[in-house]
Amino acid sequence: MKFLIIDFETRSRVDLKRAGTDRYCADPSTEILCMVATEAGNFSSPRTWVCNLLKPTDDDLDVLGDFRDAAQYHAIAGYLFAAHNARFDQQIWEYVAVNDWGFSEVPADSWYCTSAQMRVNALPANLDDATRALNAEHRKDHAGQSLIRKLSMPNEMGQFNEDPALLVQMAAYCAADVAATKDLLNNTRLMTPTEHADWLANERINDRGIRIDRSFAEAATRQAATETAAIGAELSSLTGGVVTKHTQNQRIKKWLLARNPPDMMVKLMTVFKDGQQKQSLASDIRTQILNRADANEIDLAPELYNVIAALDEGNKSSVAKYQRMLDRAEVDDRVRGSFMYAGASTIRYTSRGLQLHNFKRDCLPVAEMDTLRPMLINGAALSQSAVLETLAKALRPTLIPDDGNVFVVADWKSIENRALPWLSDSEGGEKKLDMFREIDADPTLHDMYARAAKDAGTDDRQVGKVIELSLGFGGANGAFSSMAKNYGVYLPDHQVSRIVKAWRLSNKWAETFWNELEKAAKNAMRSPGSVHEAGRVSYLFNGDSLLCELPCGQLLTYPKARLQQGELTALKANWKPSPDDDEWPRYSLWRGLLAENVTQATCASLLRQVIRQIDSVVLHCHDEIALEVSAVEAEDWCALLNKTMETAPAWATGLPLSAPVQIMTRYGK
DNA sequence: TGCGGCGGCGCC
DNA sequence: AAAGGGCGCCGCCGCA
Repeated sequence: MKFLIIDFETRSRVDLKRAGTDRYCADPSTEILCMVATEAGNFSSPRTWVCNLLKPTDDDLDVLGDFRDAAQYHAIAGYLFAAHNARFDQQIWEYVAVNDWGFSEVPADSWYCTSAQMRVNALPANLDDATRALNAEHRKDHAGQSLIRKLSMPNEMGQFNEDPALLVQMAAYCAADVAATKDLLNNTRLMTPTEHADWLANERINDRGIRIDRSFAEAATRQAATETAAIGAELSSLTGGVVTKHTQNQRIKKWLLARNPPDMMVKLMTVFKDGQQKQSLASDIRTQILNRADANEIDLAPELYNVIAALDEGNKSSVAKYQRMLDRAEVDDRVRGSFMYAGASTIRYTSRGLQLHNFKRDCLPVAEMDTLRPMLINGAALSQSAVLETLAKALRPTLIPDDGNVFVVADWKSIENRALPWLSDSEGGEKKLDMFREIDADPTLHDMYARAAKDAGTDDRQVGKVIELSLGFGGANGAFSSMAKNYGVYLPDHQVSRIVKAWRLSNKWAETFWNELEKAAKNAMRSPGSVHEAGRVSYLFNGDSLLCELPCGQLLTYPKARLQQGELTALKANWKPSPDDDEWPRYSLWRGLLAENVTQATCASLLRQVIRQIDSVVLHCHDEIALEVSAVEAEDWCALLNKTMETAPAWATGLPLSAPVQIMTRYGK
């Protein structure tokens, strides 16, 4: 393999963090300060180029000319262009380097991201953290941050600092980054061709972006500001000016607790975190307090009640997302670059910037949006009491297709509840799958949650849902109760115990599989280099990392794995070390976690498989895929999406899949 | 002034 | 022995 590693340092009038990579790179004010490139991989005598492009000397221009020729050769030869967060450098190349500096075009498929390489290795995504976690020879230079603050953004007067000495330092910093990137590229597993294809497919989704209803988002932002100010004013008057915003959590708790609240309320507020007793006013706690006060079970002074109610109203929103949309939307109203391939160590996608993976699910139907929209845009005062909640419910429908297009949306039904028994490759698991086969064949039958509820001796489908969502991965009473509160289910302890016992008894295959996974993983640690199977997955310890191979061939990595006193641990990429830690944080790989990891990872593989095949995806969320297609072709796309999602790939034969499709004119649930 | 911790929110 | 875990963003608050 041959790589050309590239790193640009740039400056711009656009705020990178606020506007995101795509808007930043496309902006005409964005310029290159310097560039460093180096050859890596199979070169007999690798070359390195360093040039300052803000005020280039003749030497800089010579280096630049030489680099352009080399880059053109690399592109034609089909070598890979690698960068850490390649989306950034790729776009600087396309938007700035090609136009300003005469660089040749590089085919999109030739780009390769070393940050994505870190992530498929379950290592920290960012350069600094990755080099620290690996104890790499070259570390990211911390002076860089201060240089960026000085050189890359204008001061309050709108002027850029062009101090030649600082620019020289910047080029050195850039070269250090490239050296660090090279270490990472060389010392961890490269992306496989499939992983690289998955990364490329993800970048195509990022290029497509998703359109927002800009006028609505603007109006919603204004209305939310008015409403939050009103709640703040109310809190201020209730608390005599101590609390001025609903977000001032500490002040609110302190104020409430200083006013002799009823014991019952304090008891409800008490939570344990990391072995410490604390008070919380999280939403489920507020709901319980307010409900009991309504039912006269707690004698709550009116001003306390009103403070909690105001807090509840204010917190019911994620309306900051409207501003986020506006910050990141480009001139065509599309937000780009929101998805990250393998953002999670299970090779699941994550979403960032405009976080599309946590839009409130409970949302307004299109008809209500059509009523609300003109009112909001015309500035009419909304008469409804829960304005912020209404705005939060309008978040999903603010994502819209282009004129003449529709969304075609499908989601896999109970995909994790199917993948787990399938992976166990067991008789009991097969029986569980038979239940899904029956349900898929005859939709008039009860769904699985209703069945699980019935098995637990109740008619409450919500209880069934909590059972199936909480108990599959080794969780017991705590897991059940924690999930239960998300669904408004509150059961006494003895009932929870009974439900957990009953579920484990009638799903013995599950506990057997958890134990098999743990045994296989630990045995793999005890005999490096040998493969140990559990159900349809297998583990191997390569002396550094514990690897898990999924049925599709995808590897999961548990870096720096250790087995000490019977406890299996590994490096945890997305935990940050404390300043006094001399080692990267680690976590324990218990049986439930191993089961969850292989299940989520297998489901993520199914998702990627579909995404590789269909090139009109604009949104996805673990078990859900949305295409944006021409309205006149919608039915054809529905059929295609349904067929693609319900056809198990060759490696997943025997896994029953069901994925109903719908057409949407705004995004919904 | 910037940064990180923390509590909180939302989803699968 | 028991253990929800997987994410990212917002805003406050205290510290340097």
